[in-house]
Amino acid sequence: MSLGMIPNRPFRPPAVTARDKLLEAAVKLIRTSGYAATSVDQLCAEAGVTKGAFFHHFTSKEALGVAAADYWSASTSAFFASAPFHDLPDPVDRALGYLDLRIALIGGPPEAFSCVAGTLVQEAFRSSAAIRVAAEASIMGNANALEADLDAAIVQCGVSGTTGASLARHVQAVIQGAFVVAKTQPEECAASLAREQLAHLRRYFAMLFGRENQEE
Amino acid sequence: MSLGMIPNRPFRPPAVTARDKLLEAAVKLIRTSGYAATSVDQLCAEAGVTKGAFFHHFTSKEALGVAAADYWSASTSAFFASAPFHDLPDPVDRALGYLDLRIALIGGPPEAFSCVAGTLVQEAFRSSAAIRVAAEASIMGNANALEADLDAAIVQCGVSGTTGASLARHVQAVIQGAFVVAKTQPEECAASLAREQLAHLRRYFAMLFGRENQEE
DNA sequence: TGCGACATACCAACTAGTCGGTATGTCTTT
DNA sequence: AAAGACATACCGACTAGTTGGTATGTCGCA
Repeated sequence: MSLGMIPNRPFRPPAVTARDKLLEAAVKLIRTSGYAATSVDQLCAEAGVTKGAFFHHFTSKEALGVAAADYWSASTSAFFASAPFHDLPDPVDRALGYLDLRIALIGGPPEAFSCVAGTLVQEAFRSSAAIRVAAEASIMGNANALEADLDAAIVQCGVSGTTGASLARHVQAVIQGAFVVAKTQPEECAASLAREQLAHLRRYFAMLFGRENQEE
Repeated sequence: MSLGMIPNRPFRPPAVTARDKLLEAAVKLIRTSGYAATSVDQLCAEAGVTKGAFFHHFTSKEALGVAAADYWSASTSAFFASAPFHDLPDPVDRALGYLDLRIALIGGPPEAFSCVAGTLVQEAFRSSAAIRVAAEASIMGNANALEADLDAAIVQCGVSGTTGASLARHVQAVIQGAFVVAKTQPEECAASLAREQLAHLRRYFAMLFGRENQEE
C-alpha cells in the first residue's frame, strides 16, 4: 500500500463521461456533506457538467443516489475481491487478513474512508425505498463476500452459537459504527478511533477462532 | 420493561413549552428523516408552534440541532443512570447488564430505537462544528458512564491489551453500527439485525471476562 | 409598563426539475 | 457514396415551490 493513494478507493479509473463524473462527484459530496445536504447544482459544479447533463443521465436526484450506491458497491467489491489475503490457505487467516486490510485503509479525515452506502441509508431509509435497497445490497454484498471464509473458520475451529453469515454482518456493522464514532472526532483523531474499533473486532475473532491476538 | 412504552425513550415528560415541543419534534423528525431533510417548517408543524416561536427559542436551525443533541444526551443518560443493573455487585455483571438492557430496548422500526446524536453527526460532522461537538459529547458521555465498570472488570479478570475507556468506546461504536445496518432492512427485520450486533458484542465481553455466554 | 413568549406576514436565496435547442454521431436507403 | 432519419449526449435559461431567516405585532403577567 503506497501512502499517497486515496484511502479506501485505490483504483479509480479517470471519469470520462458526464455520468461517470457525476458519480465520482456524488461519492465525494455524499461522503463530506451527506445526501440531503448535497444539491443537484453542487453535484453538477463538482463534476463540471451542466444540469442538462444531470437530468439526461438520471431521472431524479434519488436515481443518482441509487446509482451512486451501486457505483460505490461495484468499485469497493472489485477492490476487495482482488486483495491478496484471499490466497492465504487458512480461512482464519483470510478472515483476519480482511480486517487487517480494512484497518490499513483507514486514514485521513472521515470523508476519505467512510462508506457511501452507510451514509445514504442513514439519511434516506425512510424517505426512499430505492436508496434503502441499494444500500442494503452494497452492505450485505460486502458481508456475503466474507461468509464462506467465516463459515470455514467456524467449522475448522469448532465454534458454536453463531454462523458465518451472522459474523459477516457483524463485521459490516462494526465498520459502519467505526465510521460514525470517527465522525464525532476532530479530523486528526478520527482515523485512530475508527481503527480502534476494527482492532476490537479482530480481537473478538482471534478469541473465537482460538488465536493469539498478535498483530502481524 | 412494559411492552407499550416507546423503546429507548421510556420517560418522556409531557412537553409543555414551545421549546420542549420543538425539541421533542426534533428528536422524532431527525430520527425518521435526518437533520438536513427536516425543515424548520416541518419542525414547527410537528411541534404545533409557529416559526416565530422557533426563532424566539433558537437562533438558527443549527442551534436547534445542538440543543436536540444535548436534550437527547440528557434524557438518555438520566435513563441509563437510573437502571437497576448498577446495583449488581460484580462489575462484569454490570457491563453485561448494560448490554442486556440495550438489547431489550431495541424494538420496532429504526426510528424508534436509533440514536439522534449518531444521525446528526453523520450528516453534519463537516458542515457544523457545533453539532459535531454536541454529538461527540453525547456519545462519549455514554461511553464515560461505562468506563469505571469496565476498568473494574478488566482488573478483576486480568485482561490485558485494552482499557475500560477503549472498550466503552467500542460499545458505543457497535451500537451506532447496529443502527446503521438496521436501517438497511425492511421495517420488520431491522430490530432483530440490530440485536444480533449487540449479542456479538456481549459474546466478545463474555469471552474477554471469562464468562460463558449464557443469556440471562 | 415593560418584558418574555409567542404569532403573522413576509423575503431573498435556493431547490429539484423542465424544456427547447445544438453538436455529433450511426444506421439505412438509394 | 451521399443523404435523410433518427439517436445520444449535452447545454443553460427558466419555473414553481421551498428554504432558513427576519421584521413587526400581540398578549398575558410581574
